[in-house]
Amino acid sequence: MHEQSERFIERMGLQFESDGLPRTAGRIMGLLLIREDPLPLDAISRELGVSKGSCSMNCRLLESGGWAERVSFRGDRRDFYRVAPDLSLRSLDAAQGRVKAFLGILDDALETLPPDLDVGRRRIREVGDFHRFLLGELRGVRARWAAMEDRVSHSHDSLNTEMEAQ
Amino acid sequence: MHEQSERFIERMGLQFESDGLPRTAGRIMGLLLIREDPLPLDAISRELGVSKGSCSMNCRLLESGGWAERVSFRGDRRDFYRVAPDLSLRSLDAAQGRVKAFLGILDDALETLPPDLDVGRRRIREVGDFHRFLLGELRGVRARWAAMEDRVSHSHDSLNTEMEAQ
DNA sequence: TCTGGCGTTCAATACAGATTGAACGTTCCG
DNA sequence: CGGAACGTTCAATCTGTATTGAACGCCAGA
Repeated sequence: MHEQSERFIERMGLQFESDGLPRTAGRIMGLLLIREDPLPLDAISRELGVSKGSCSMNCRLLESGGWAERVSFRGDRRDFYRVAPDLSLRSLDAAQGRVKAFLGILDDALETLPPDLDVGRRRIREVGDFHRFLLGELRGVRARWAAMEDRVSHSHDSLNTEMEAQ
Repeated sequence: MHEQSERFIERMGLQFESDGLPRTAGRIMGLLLIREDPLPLDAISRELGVSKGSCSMNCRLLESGGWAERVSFRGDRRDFYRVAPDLSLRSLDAAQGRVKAFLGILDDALETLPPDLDVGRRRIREVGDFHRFLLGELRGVRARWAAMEDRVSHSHDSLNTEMEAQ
């Protein structure tokens, strides 16, 4: 493997780690981004020098988080993984989910915290106002990106949709 | 301390942890949000049952990350901490910073990766396009929130600006 | 019904990161 | 000059989490 590829893969690992995700998951994403075809589990394991078990765990994590997709090819019993085709929209959805979760904490606090903590409650309400604003903005961002992607995919077809995976 | 307060503080800790930050830092943020006045380090340590050293570390982390502010009062040698007054804008700036960092990785990869990885390079370019779009959107979000905050702070003064901290 | 290849699971292990508690430097006051 | 009250630092320790490697179940084909 090229030194440049390893560098990119390693940086993806660190990027994921700084977001609180396993470094190996980030490395796998880096590998999947670079490689042209979907990769089977054992190839990922071999190329990254990571045990099969860890690859299995991290690939399933990537799949459940919407980062990667599991695909199969007829005549081959193995599981292949590739980058999720709608990765960008997925990450926007995930961001919305995180904001919603935080809003849940704040709203619950406003309901349950005693009234004598009036300053604290007002502060929490302000933080909530911002995150409600943020949630609306995220919806707008999502819609705009979806519209742009739509327009582009009419002129030249997207990368993943032309692959024959079953 | 009320059970409801502890619940909120603990949830803030978990929220921070899911973002890859120390749980104690989140707990401190929860405490600072609830309490009316800025808190000295030893009060934080006592109320959270966390050692002074850990509080010192985490408070400085919060300060350097723009979450909290260190303030002092004349006649008192202690350091006090409170929630940063421009917390929302700060978090938007931090988000922009993270996107920029990731864009740096992607652009570097495009420069250094060999040309024969054309599919991978194209995929990386697509991810980069999305994040450049995201960066522009974030600027818009920031501007709109700043405008809203401005309009509001004209009618009734903000919380922190009326405190006499030196 | 076997055999081999595949993904998953799980207990043991390794490791990174947070916490502790004591030691230290500083500053302020008696 | 002490001495007390701070915040900081740092090595030792603890703890949660990721990784490993072997065992397992499953399925397809011989």
